[in-house]
Amino acid sequence: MVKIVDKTKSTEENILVAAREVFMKKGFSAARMCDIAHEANINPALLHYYFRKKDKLFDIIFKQESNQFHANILSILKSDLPFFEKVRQVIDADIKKISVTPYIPMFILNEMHNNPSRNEQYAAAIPQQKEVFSVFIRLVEQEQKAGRIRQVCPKQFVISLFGMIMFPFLAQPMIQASLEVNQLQFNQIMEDRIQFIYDFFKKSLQIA
Amino acid sequence: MVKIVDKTKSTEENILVAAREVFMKKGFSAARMCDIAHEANINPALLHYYFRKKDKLFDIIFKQESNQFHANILSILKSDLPFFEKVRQVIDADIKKISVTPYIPMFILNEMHNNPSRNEQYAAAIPQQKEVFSVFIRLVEQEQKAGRIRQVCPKQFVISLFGMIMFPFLAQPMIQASLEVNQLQFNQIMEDRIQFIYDFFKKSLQIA
DNA sequence: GTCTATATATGGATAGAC
DNA sequence: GTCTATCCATATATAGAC
Repeated sequence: MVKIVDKTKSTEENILVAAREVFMKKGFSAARMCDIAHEANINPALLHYYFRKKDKLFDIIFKQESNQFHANILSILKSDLPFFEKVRQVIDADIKKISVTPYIPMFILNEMHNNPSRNEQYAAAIPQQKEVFSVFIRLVEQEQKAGRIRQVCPKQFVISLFGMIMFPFLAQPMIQASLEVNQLQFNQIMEDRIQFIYDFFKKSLQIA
Repeated sequence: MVKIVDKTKSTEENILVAAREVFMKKGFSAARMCDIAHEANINPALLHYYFRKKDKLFDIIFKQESNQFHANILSILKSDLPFFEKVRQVIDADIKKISVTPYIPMFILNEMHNNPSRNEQYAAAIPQQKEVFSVFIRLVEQEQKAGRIRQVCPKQFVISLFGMIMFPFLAQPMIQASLEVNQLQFNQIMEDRIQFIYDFFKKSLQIA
């Protein structure tokens, strides 16, 4: 692991950066406080001085990540762009954003799976997700009423769009192994994928 | 957790069933040997009598699951059905299979992410995956040459198909929360989804 | 605020009786 | 093969000096 310590920043900030790194790569259970301390280049005891427990530190990271995960999606959806332009921008923004920190989708979904006991924290992440889904579904319904796109189940549409965007990142190790592509080639695939998804949806939704 | 002990079966078999359950729900690191013992309704020490270490037990489960994960996909792809009938059957078989044990996709992908150190085990799962991908890609190319489907990147096609199938299971907790649907309704969505995905691909791939 | 030393808790593994 | 008791390693957490 590459140390990403910034001497100009506070210890607290360095810890948070390191914790994000370690938690995202390993998940809560496999992440070690020592790893975080090492990554942040500080004494392990300091973790407890700044953040009382591992759980507390994790909660902060999880909340941060899940909160901003679809932050700008909503602003795109609520703009007054035409429907397919919104779709295009959502695809573009999401893929470009996740490409920078490809662990986020797996991190969030995995933790939601594995630890029902920490579900209160996850609850905080839900309202935004819920809004993204409902706004998107309403948009689809509008387009269908206006006769501009084919009649498909709006729920399936939204699930599919986010699936098309997020799945490759979730399955990245398997995809790289199966297609025998390195990191660079994978990045290229994801860049190409922006256009691919857009075309795919446009073609599939057009009126017969 | 519901105990799934079968008195007629051997202790060893009961352990394997319990281990599968626990590992799939929690992943390697969060899974506890005690949980497995409890689930199998046996003494924790017996786990070590039958399987020396946690790692060994995990490897067996992982291999089993990943091996049979796409077992029948290949037989469908290699049959002499028309292309879109193959696609339909793959979607149908995959979704029905995963619905029975919805944790498998997350289990496999998550472990491939989180533990590069256990990568030798994963290597065993790759050849089949690789074959599924390459066979599928070849099929797409054939169809394109024959002018029966639109020119799209075959790699993107295969990634998309498996993404459409698997993503909902990976994101199930988030989807259920966002759409406010219970387990039953989620199952219904997945059943409807078989037809949805088929239509979606057929529509999207047809020649303009 | 940061360190060393150490306590405490957890969970994986073993020894040995039955 | 199965149990009880226990060991040991690991990791989190705290106490207290500086």
